[in-house]
Amino acid sequence: MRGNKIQQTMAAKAPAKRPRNKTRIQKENEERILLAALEVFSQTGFHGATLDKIASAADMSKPNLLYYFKNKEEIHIALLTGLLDVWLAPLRAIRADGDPATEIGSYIRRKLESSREYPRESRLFANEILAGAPHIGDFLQSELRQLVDEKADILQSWIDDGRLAPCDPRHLLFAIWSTTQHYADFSVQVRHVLRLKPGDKSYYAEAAQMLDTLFLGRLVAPGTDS
Amino acid sequence: MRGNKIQQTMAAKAPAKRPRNKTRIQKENEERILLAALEVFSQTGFHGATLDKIASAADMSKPNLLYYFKNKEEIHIALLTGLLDVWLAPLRAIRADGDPATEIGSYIRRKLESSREYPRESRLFANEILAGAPHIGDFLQSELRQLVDEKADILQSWIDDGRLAPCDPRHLLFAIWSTTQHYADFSVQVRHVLRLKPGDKSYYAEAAQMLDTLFLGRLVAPGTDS
DNA sequence: TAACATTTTTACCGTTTGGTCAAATCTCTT
DNA sequence: AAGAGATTTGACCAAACGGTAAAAATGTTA
Repeated sequence: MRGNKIQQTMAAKAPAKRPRNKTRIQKENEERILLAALEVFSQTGFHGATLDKIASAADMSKPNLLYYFKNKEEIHIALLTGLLDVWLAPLRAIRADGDPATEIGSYIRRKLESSREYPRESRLFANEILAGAPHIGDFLQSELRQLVDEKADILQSWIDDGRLAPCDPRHLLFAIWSTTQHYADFSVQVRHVLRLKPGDKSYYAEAAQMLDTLFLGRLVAPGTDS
Repeated sequence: MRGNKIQQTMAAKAPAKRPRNKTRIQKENEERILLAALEVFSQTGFHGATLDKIASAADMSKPNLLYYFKNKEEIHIALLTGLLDVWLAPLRAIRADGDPATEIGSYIRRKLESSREYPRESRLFANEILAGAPHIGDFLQSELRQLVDEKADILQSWIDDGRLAPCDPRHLLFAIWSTTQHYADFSVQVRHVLRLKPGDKSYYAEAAQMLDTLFLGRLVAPGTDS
């Protein structure tokens, strides 16, 4: 059923939608809009964002904005889908033939770097998941799940070889995701607890050290348990 | 300047606002409203929630709802402030005279339990922080910060005694918060990756094990580094 | 530069939303 | 049972919001 009508129409009266190359202005403006939308969506979430806010952040009239994206949802989806590859990139880089400590350490560093450099993207993603992933549910159960399956196999092989403590590999990934993303998503809380001014990102160095100790070292001194 | 007019009025014509004991109906309805609001706010965030949705979830007309809370913001604040003690409770329970492994382990279990039993509250909190904590900024830099200071001192004393690896105690707390809350806040993602149906919370057992290994054991086998 | 396509603006529209008001109804006390 | 106070309702409103239509302005190209 899905899409039948459109296919019919396109088959019947050919030209319909020749996807024309993008104009210079078109490319520039779409970029401006997405940048503005990232700012607004990441600050207030999907429902808190208004077309007026996005338009004014893009220094553009609302109808002009809607000339490039047909509605608010489309902007949000365009942003998210553009984001997903960035989100997955650090995970993709994990190599089966590497040393577990090195690979995990690098992964953590990449994710932490991503939090520091792209906090708005991280918050956009967090907002979407918190809302129940209405726009990227498909991604979660296809691309993400498949990649996680793949990498979980690698982690499992390390466990089987005794190079990694027995644990559920997927939950290990959850732990890495949550700890690293926390610094972008909950930065307000982090800064308040650490008495830092807005914009101060100095805590990332300490965070990196903490996560190294946690994931690669040993936190609680041995021999203290009964 | 702030509040002068109100003070004047109250001083001049005494009675104004005698805070009367709450009626049975009043207590019941406020409870119903807060419960409904928790449901709605935690699903859609502050901006996504509408008074109509909350009212209908509370099985009540909108004007009637506004008879008990003067506006949407007040409901949100009431919910959040009611939440903060619950949020802090697990942290409060950390004892200086306990064993580090035991205390940290118990704290993790309490936080995880809290995630499982009160996911809506956790998401409400996460939404608020993500949005920049517009309503609980004060809490973060007073109550929370003070309690964290207190408990960080305990952790630091354990580090000084060599019972805990050298690390920033506050960042250790961040790691515990993020990993445990992740299971409530990002449950959609967790379920998709693990191929679980909505509502299936079976993963909490594995989560507990993972976090024990991570925080109390050692993840990467020793001797594998150069 | 004329013709055409693209881009931008102005004016507008229907709906949703947060919130008000006054009248009606209910509950409790005496 | 009556009166006072508490609660509930229906009717309503202004502002904000997502989005549209069509004309005006601008850019592109032959």
